[in-house]
Amino acid sequence: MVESKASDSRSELPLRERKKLRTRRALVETALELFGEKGFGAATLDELVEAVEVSKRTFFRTFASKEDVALAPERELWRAYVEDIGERPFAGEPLLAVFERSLYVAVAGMEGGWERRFLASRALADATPALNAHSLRHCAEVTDEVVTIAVAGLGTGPGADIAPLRVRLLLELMLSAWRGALKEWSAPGGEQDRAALVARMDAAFAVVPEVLELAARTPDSRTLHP
Amino acid sequence: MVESKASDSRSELPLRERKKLRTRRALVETALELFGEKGFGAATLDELVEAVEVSKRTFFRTFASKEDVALAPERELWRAYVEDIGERPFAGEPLLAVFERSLYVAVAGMEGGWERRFLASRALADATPALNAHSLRHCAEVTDEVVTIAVAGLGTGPGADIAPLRVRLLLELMLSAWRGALKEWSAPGGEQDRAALVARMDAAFAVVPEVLELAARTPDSRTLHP
DNA sequence: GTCGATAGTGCCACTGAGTGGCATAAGGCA
DNA sequence: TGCCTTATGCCACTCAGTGGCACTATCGAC
Repeated sequence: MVESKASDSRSELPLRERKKLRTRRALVETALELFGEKGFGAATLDELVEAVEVSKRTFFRTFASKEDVALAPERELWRAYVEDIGERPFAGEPLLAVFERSLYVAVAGMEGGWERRFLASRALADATPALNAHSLRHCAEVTDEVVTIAVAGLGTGPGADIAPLRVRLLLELMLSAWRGALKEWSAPGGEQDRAALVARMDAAFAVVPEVLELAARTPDSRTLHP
Repeated sequence: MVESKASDSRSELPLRERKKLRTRRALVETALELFGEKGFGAATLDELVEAVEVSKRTFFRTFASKEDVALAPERELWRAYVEDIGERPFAGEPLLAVFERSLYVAVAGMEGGWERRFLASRALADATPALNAHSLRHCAEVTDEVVTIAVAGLGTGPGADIAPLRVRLLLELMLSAWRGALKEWSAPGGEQDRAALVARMDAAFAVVPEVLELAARTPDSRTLHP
């Protein structure tokens, strides 16, 4: 439906679509600002729609919930991630590398200024349980999608015998590392541009193989429970 | 405040506390039934409190939200999990084994009939995005807690050099496996008693060390991004 | 047992998120 | 220009969640 290849968002679209997009962006921008000032819970949607000069009804036609608008930058990223995963062949490359690379690609493909909005969004999510919950849920949905794609993609090549659970564990391990990277990136006190985020990803992903070795040396757990 | 060692819940407590506990249980039981019949979204709190014959105000003094009552069995489990982790020494045993064992202990320690409620709760969470979100958030909070405890516990023994990120990744890896086990256990078509759950856990945890093989051949990811 | 102190509970009014319906305005297209 | 489609605005409504206050039941002391 909406064909966005990461940079045509502002170019030749029908006027209607451009208007919708402009409203959408204004809502995100204003929401992040407003929520950042007053707190997610304290700020009301009425204030937001008043500031952007749209009706509440229009807001809910653009976003599914109050949480949704605050997490828009994150959804953007995962949308690009899934898109890239779908285009990438799985054969001949270790699965973990594929998962990681698509995330680098997605981050690199975000339009200018994205990191500023994303940072604001992350700060809100860290401070607001309800936002954190929505963020985790969305990530879990993306995980399901990616696992499906990966299993299908592996089906045609070598290593097709890999159980879905293993694929899932590997992906979720990478996502844990990603969240760790995010946590450090969004914490105050360091650089918070996109290059710094990539550097944090490098560091976090480097830990993953070490963890796997740690896990592999563990004796079979089946002998452990009472 | 509420000291529950997994079986003294119904014994010698002041009358006031017992009454509160009775109301609490009635709310959970009725809620799971009601939500199961009508769906979480369609059922209203007014119906619930009417059925249990308490005021809505009292409901919110017992549970923080509508989601909370539906996920009560899960919270119970994680409460026991954290408790057990806190009492267990970390030295001399692989970290992954500690994490896994405490989960076995927690599951084994749940009172009779817990698995039935838990199953109902899981079914609801699978069918209801809002519940899934709350479930994931709670699990994430528990994760933070456990990482803190583990890092502190490791501080006094050998292996104190394990970075918090590694501890977190290992724990989340196990939790991924746990969720995989849950998914299969709660899916219709198999046994759904507690022994079957433990068996699913055995199988899922056994996969964890194997995941290493999938990633072992991975070249260092730092060389991969553009 | 009675009597204050101290809870927990019920009731009521209120805010704010989210939805459905319908009239209206604004693109798109001949 | 005029018609058709689609987004928007407005209104009324449901329901989750909160604050305040009166009420009642428990607990401890006498």
